[in-house]
Amino acid sequence: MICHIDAGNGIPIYEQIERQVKFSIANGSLLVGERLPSVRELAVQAAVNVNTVARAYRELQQQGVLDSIRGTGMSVSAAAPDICRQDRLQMIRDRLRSVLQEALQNQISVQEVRSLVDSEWQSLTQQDSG
Amino acid sequence: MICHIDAGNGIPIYEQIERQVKFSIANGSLLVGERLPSVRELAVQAAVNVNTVARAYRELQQQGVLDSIRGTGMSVSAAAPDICRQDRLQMIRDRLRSVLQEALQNQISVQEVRSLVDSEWQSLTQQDSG
Amino acid sequence: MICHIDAGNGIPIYEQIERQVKFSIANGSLLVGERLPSVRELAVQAAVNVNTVARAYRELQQQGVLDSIRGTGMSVSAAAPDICRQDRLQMIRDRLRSVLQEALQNQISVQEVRSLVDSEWQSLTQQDSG
Amino acid sequence: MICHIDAGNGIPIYEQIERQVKFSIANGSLLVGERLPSVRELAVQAAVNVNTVARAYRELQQQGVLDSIRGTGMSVSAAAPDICRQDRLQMIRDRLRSVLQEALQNQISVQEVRSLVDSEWQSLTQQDSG
DNA sequence: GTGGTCTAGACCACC
DNA sequence: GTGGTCTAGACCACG
Repeated sequence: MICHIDAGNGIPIYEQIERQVKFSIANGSLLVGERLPSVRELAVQAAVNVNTVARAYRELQQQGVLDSIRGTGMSVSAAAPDICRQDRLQMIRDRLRSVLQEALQNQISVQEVRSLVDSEWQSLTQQDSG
Repeated sequence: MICHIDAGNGIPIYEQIERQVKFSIANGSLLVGERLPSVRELAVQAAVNVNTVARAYRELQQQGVLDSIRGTGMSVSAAAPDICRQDRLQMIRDRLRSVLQEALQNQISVQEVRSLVDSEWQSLTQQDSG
Repeated sequence: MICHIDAGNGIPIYEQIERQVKFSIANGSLLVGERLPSVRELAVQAAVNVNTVARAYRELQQQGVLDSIRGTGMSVSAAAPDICRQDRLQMIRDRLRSVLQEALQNQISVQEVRSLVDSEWQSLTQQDSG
Repeated sequence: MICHIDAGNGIPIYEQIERQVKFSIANGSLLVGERLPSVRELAVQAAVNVNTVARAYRELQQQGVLDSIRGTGMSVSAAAPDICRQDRLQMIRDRLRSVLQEALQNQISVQEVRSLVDSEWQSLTQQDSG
């Protein structure tokens, strides 16, 4: 579990951590039962505040993604892979819906949106960064 | 210029005002040179504080969308339509790009994205709501 | 006396009127004893508010540049030419001093200022506008 | 970063703060990445309201001079030195141009302007005050 | 602790 | 009447 944080991109750091944990679970980098780095470890590795990591872990636990092992740390729950896979689709669907809503309000046609999607997708896959 | 404010949707009030002004300019409801409601008027109409409206107007002025005529009020600048039309496209393009980036990270194919776009677009246009 | 007003350049309209009256007196377009247009006339001609012209006239009278003729209007005072000629120099001297002060604070050398003066002067005299 | 505010000199307080921050960046007193005093600190030090400092910081951020790091504070952006140095030159150039324009309108020769510059510069450097 | 938003109410210059 | 500035004090999200 390596975490890449970009402070100053508008997305709260605790949320960036949450996403990356979920992403790792969804794609199988983190397996059910596997232990996560301690809040202190991850805080040092990602150069963020301990409280921030703790908040991310806490919210993941509330969502049923992580189990807290008494006095030992957090581990990936049995339900996590399902949750995370559903989650990533839902998140994308929601954000997409909100963008489309705005496009609709601005009288942009579905054709224009489609071509925007294609052109942006190309520019993203060509540089292949992130 | 009627302004509908939804306090509590997370978007700052002054930004909601900015968007609605820009939107009205982009679609021709507000013409170049036309006067906007005074800060006091709009504050009453939208049930928000005068300073909040003033901030929205000030930022629009800084962006070159509004001219402030001393003692007279605010009016739509000559460059406003261009700025606003570019603005709305750019905003949508940026948000779309960010969604696509996330889709890419989650190994979702462009076909899946396309079908998501189409299905969400349909559901939005059918209910036709705001 | 034709007055050209540029609302929206930051300089108060009443002050623009004052300057143009003084300028006309200093260069002899307005002679001692000559009557000025009525506030209403000038307001119409310059497309500004009557109160604004009235304020300009009032301040010019307070400065001794204009005499108010009972119920008839304003006329150029005997002392006006002297006042206006001194005034224009003083005004320029003051503004120049303030610019130089800022240049000094920003550690700009007198040589740089001199070359700025020359280059700006050239660009102003070439187009010869204003 | 010590801020000296002169309330009542006509220049808005938030603008005085902006200028002093930019000035400090331009002359190297504030380095790229360096943290600025918190809005509350600076408000106390300069004896002004927190909101006033916040406005200055916000506008500097909008200009790309400051980065706002969530929950951490404001810091000097990478582009700041360039922006600030260009800024100070442009501001002086603009004001100088406006003075020269007025001089031109008043039929003052470039020689007179030059000698004014020199004499005023001398009087400013001799007293060497702020 | 940090900045960000909002309200309420005051005072100002300008038209 | 108009916008512009400032203060005071509250609440919020983030670290």
